[in-house]
Amino acid sequence: MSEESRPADARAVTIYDVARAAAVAPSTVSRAFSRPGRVNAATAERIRTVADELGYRANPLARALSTARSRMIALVVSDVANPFYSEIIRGAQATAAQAGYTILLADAQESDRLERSALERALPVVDGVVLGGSRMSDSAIRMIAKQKPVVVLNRAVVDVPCVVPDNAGGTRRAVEHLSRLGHDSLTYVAGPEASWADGMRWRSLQDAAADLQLKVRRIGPFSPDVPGGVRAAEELAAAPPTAVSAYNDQLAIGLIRGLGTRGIRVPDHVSVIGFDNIGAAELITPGLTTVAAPLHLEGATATKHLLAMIEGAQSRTGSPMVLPVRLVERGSTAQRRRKRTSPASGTTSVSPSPRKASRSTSAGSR
Amino acid sequence: MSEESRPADARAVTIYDVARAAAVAPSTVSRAFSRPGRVNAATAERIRTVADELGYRANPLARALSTARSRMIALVVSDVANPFYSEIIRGAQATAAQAGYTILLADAQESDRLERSALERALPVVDGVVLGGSRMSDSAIRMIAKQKPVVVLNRAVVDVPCVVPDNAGGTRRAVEHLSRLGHDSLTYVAGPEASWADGMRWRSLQDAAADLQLKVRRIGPFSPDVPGGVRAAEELAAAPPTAVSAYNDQLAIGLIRGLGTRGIRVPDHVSVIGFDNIGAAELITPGLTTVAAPLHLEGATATKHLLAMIEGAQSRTGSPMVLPVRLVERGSTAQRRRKRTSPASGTTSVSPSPRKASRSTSAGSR
DNA sequence: ACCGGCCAGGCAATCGGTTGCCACCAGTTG
DNA sequence: CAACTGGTGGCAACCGATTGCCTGGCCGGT
Repeated sequence: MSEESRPADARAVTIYDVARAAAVAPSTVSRAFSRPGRVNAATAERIRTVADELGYRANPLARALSTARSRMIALVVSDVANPFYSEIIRGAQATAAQAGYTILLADAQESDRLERSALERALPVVDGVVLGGSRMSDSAIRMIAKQKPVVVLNRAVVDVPCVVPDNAGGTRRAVEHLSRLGHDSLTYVAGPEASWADGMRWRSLQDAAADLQLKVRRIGPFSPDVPGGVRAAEELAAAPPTAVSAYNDQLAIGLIRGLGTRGIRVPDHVSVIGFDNIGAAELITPGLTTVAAPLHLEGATATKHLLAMIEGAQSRTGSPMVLPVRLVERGSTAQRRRKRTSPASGTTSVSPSPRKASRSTSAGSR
Repeated sequence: MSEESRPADARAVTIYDVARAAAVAPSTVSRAFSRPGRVNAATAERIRTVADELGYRANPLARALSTARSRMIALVVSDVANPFYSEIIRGAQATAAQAGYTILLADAQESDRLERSALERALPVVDGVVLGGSRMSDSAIRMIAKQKPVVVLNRAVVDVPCVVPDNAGGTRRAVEHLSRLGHDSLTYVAGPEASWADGMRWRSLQDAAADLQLKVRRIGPFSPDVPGGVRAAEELAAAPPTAVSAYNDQLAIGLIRGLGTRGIRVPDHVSVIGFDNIGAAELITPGLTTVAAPLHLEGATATKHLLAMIEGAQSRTGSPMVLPVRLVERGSTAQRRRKRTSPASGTTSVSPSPRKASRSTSAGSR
């Protein structure tokens, strides 16, 4: 083929090439692009024309080196494949792209160690960091926040700007919904023990339940994924409650499936409510009633604030930014069946006793 | 607070700082890290100690500037939130991280224009590109492949290294499966017209069907997502086939839901088979029988080859690398119901179920 | 005719590493 | 004893863009 088709050696066009072609100094070329008005309009136009012909693109790395601004931000998530992050990533990405920033995605693969190493690799390159679902300690996060602007998602860290969904409001709405449906008790299926969101939701749930005079119980912790929900179902199967509120949607989905394989049907026997409203929530059968967190907005908001900080705004490190949530009612919650109060009724459907010692486990699982 | 807690001004430690502290030249510091053996072992050790104390981290941007290697690769996907990409991203990310590369994720947001602009932004910064599900033309892709190493995923582009799942084999396995279940005809629900994979799958399906003497029909194109499947269900509802093979899982899932709302049950009335095996395939009810593409492996393989190319390997631009697939049997396919062959009975047998299908569901849902 | 000011452009230092080349110092070798 | 060699380390020129500072020319004001 032709000479120029070699991918290997073709060095990129630089301002020096443009400068030579346009018979000006490199600095003038630079200014023609980054300092509108600083160079004569006619000259600037000529430079721009020449640059176009040569196919000049500024090298962001070189620029970053001298300006100490790479126009890249890191987005750290605990697991890229987790659908919970899908909309967050999308929101962040869209906001960043619009501002001319590029996102560097770091996947922690659910490991503290990997999270740190990914972050370490990314940190020197980026202008700031959005930490989604970090496993690191508060103090480690604060340490990083000293070096570069940081916004934390779904978690509150003192002295660091945070963006969180309205956990309390959402949980309350979930409890109210259940209460309206006639339930007078519910079980909270907890997520990871260390999770800030889990703590928030559990406390809010207790408060809301107290106000509405519901009895609450709590099982867990479980890993916040579908298998975790299946395990929760095992624990619950022995003495299923009439209503359960799960830490998040994946847990809820696993729960529904796990209960289903034991002959306990949702919502007929037990109402299940999730949190987050991930995409799969409306795909499963029954559709999952859940508290919809504004995931896209979370990603966008975190990014917007990060960019503002990068541009020099104060960190407004007061209290976390709380984003509104709403309840999405689908098929996994229903009016409480009064007849379930009569004990032996569900022999065929409810009683499929698993091989496991059911009673003792459920009581003493802590 | 204390002096050093200011995030704004603290400049990073450089080799010059280390050099001064260790009383050597900057070049020696550089070599101590990047040229093992080039400097005296004792000196190197001293430098490393000093560097540790000072908290020195090499600045990747500066390194990239002089070596023309950023150790970053771009991964372009048409939509980050599409679950199809989840495992691909994960695979790519894991492979890249292991090799010390960082992934720059570019989201095309399902737009040709955005894809190009994202790519343009990323291209000068990265050492290579993995193009997942690109919307760009073959020639545009080849153009990019001239500038930087490129690996294309899920699509074959002449003169560019590609990684694809075994579309032909997978489709054949799907048809065989359907045939074994007694189906003697099937409908292909097509994806995007421009899609290379769609063309492949449709052609392979025709071949396989011919070999096994099944009649085939094709409807579409549909957008390859859940709503697309719902629309396909509308088209199909009038005269539902006994078996359908969908372009991908999302289409299949939408189809199942769409048929369901019309009282047509899967797999009782029609068997549905998907392609890809995304996470949701086993979450829905019934579980989706599908051809499992090795998504994680695809991402990993593409990345591995890209890295090899970056390290200087030949592009092996012969024919695409084909990755093996397997059939995952779940609940959405079943033995064909003979009674559906009786002609006029259609009216009752197709539309029999009211919205709730208590009895029969439990029978078939296993 | 002189001066101050502004405009447009060039020079050169700088960002933080990398690397080709040279210098110096031992320790060998002829 | 001179020449050679291998091992270390320093010097300085890059990589590509940005930017502070300077200069030369032109303008208007006095």
